[in-house]
Amino acid sequence: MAQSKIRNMEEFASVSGISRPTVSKYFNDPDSVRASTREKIEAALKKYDYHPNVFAMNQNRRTTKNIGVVVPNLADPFFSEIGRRVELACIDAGFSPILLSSHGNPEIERNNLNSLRSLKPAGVLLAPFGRASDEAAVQAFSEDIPLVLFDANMPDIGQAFVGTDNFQSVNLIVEYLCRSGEPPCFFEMKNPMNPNANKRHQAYVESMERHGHEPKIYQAEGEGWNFEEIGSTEGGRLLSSKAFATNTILCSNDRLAIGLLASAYGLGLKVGFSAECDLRIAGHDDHPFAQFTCPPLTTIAQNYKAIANRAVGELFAMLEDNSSASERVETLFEGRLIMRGSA
Amino acid sequence: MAQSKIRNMEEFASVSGISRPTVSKYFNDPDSVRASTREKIEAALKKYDYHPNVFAMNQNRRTTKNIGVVVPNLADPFFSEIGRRVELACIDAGFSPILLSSHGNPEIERNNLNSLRSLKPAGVLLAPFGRASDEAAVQAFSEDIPLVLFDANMPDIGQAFVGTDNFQSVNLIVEYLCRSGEPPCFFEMKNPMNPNANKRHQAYVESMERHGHEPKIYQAEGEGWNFEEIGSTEGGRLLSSKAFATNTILCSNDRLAIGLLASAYGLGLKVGFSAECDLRIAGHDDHPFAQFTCPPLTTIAQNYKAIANRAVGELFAMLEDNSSASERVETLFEGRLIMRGSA
DNA sequence: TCCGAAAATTTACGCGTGATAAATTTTAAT
DNA sequence: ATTAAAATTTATCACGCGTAAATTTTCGGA
Repeated sequence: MAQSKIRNMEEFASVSGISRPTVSKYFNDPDSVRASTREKIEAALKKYDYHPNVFAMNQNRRTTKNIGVVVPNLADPFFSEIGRRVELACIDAGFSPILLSSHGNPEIERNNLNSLRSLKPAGVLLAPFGRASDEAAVQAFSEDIPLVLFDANMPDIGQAFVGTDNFQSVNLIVEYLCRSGEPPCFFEMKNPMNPNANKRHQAYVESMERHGHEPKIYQAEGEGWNFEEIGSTEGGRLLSSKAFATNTILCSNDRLAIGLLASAYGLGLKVGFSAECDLRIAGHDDHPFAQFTCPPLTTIAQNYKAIANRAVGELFAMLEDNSSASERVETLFEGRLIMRGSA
Repeated sequence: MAQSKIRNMEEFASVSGISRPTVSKYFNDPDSVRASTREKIEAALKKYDYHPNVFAMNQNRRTTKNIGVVVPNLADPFFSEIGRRVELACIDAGFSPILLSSHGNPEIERNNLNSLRSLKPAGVLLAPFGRASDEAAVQAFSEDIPLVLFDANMPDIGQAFVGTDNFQSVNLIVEYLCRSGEPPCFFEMKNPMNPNANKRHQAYVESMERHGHEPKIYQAEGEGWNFEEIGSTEGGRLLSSKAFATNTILCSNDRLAIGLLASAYGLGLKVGFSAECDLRIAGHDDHPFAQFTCPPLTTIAQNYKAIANRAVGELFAMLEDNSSASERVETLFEGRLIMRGSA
């Protein structure tokens, strides 16, 4: 171990017997220096623990290895899961991801983008609120920094979008529910923040009509992100007043379904697909805990891994091409039907 | 809106009619300049959207406004919840929190600390793995940067620790379970990463003996962070072989309990505290979803808010004193008994 | 009107690195 | 051994801001 601490690259260069610019080159790309030089530097690195000053590095760099990742709410396991996958994909590619949560607040989303701006990220992956997002701010941001949207789309904003094909996925589960029992009614938030909710609503209506059934929609009042709470309270009210027209309820997302399951349990209603059950409940997303509900939740699995990898892939492709002329690409992955006990 | 973009503080100072050093002062503390000057600057801020370059700012600053927050695994709602609270507490105090997840990997924890080092954070809040953490690395880090541990303690490391008093909390729920039915057996991971698990084990044994009952422990094999999965698989095995000696099972944490609830449901066992039920199941932590399980989970609520606020408070107190002579403080908050349907 | 303190400005320098051009050395191929 | 190519060194500027010291302006009160 070294006695005296290394203060800067100059000092480190001298103790390793190499000139500073060469050391600088090494840190930008270890393969850009001769093997013998690399060995000398790495030997010195072991002896003295020197780390280049990130601030000074990024000050002059044209492009950094930072990747910003912004999700609307990390407290939602859906976003923490997909955020995690995106982070890991970035690390694998040799970049430094910085994951920021907007805490359910569009204003914080704008602040997050501003914070990221000064980190000079090579690019940013954003799961926006959608309508609630500050469109002008996001648009302005994407003009300065490569931006890929995922999960929720914003028309014409960003250089790419990656998400799930809600029309395919909702149609899939509607068809399954119709074939296996009563056609489902639809339970959703009245004022959803997320644009996927609107697509799913529309997809449900279209799918029901295509199958020759009348769509029936039930909307939960309530603001914010406590979906389980809202699903439980509002769903419980509908259940106890026997307002649902059918015994099969398709929820706009798994968190609502989890709340609804809880209230059904509280009311003594038996949920499941077998004959003696009172109710079938299905969700959408394959929330990390959906398989541990009672009964386990029948749902649509979003392809987390594919979405995360493709989003990162689109961003990196853009960084390499840097042909700003390339067209905006929208990629939609299909959802998979996960048949469990609840429907 | 401005035509020409402002490139740096120099340009912004000239368009706002103020000298650069004064503008610099303003950004460090808006109240440190004359009101008329402040108004001029803020008027210019609205017209041109200028943000000081964070890297250049932090390069020369003695102390930044950055606070690093590191949790072992953001995919665990417990940590995402407490991480969220810590972030908000930092924001309220006018600091910029940066939340990093170690993704269940002690090596990533070490990398996270190294990354933070170069961000020159004013301080760092760390929820370590505990034994699995790289003790030497954490110790070395805390010698350079003010460090407060929370959730999991590491003896003599960091300038403070804030967490829950597992002995109080476990004793509380053991006593409740004993008074309201059969004394509980204890279900835990065989090789837990988290030191709290060991404390809870010990606390359970002591509490049972104090109440004159024989402690009975059941351990689940399995590695990693899929606690629900492990609780479901291993717990299901024990349930179906009728291995549990009592009808009351206290789980080391809520995630195990959620898994166990799922497997009990699958086996057709009725969980709850009423006479006709087969099983009582209780957890620990008041996991965000514990109130939506079926039946809702009886558990111990950790005081998330108090822990987060105190941890942040300890750090800030340290930053202001900077009397390095101050003693290491350990703060333990009491857990509250949350009686729900499961036990 | 003048005075003095507070606030603002000017001047000057430093932080630790990236980037580049020109000069020099080393390497690898002939 | 010769030579061209590659790598390294040397030297210098740039980045955007913090900070300190010296100087000037502002403003309220006597």
